[in-house]
Amino acid sequence: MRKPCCDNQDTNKGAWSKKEDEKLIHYIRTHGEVCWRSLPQAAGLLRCGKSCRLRWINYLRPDLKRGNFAEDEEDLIIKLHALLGNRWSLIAGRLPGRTDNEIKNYWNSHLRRKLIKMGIDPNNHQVSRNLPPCQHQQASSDRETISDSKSRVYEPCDEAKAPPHNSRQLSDAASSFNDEEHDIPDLNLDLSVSFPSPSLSLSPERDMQENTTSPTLLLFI
DNA sequence: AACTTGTTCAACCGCTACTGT
DNA sequence: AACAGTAGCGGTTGAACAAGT
Repeated sequence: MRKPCCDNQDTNKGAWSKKEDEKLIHYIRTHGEVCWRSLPQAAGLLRCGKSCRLRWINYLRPDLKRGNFAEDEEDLIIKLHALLGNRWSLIAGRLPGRTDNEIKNYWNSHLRRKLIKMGIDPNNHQVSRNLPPCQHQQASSDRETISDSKSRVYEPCDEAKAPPHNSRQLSDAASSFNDEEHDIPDLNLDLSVSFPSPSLSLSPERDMQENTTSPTLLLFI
């Protein structure tokens, strides 16, 4: 059994103080994002490396947008979630300035509920069968608002069809593409499949290593 | 004003993947 | 090939705040 990364009793936990933030920012500005494990000591922080990394990535990074999500960002998250499931880091990769944590939180607190309200099951992005017919109609018309006016082509990627190499990595949402009847194409995603491109692959190394028959997903957004 | 309930989001935890030896 | 250390990911928690009663 491996020891936890920060079993030190002197290690701070909980909310970061302004002073800690400043130390972390200053250190990373001068040294870059180097070895998180040794960073806290080098920067004079009583934190574990993991905590420093999270704080930097989710909060302190200068390229973070923060603030409310734009409608097109919401749209994109919903579409990407329909395709990828809870693979937040991949989704975040398509939204500049947004972090996986932020997107995950936003999904759980806003978008999930929004879809439910629209009569769409947020787990598989299908119109809920429990809804009365009138609400089905409402749901499908509401769904129009999810897709924008651009014409888009959607093809579920092989990665989503294939069984996940790791149960954690592909949620039931993405794997629901196996279902015979699914409504995802109605989302009208502008997604197409192509062979790997270093700049656009969602997870180039992993995809190439683990599923050589699977084309890497390309998103034209 | 005081209390309860609901919501948000930063941070933590446990796990897997990756990389070096 | 096997192991150990590190990085990164996604689920969960809990404090802070807002809204409702």
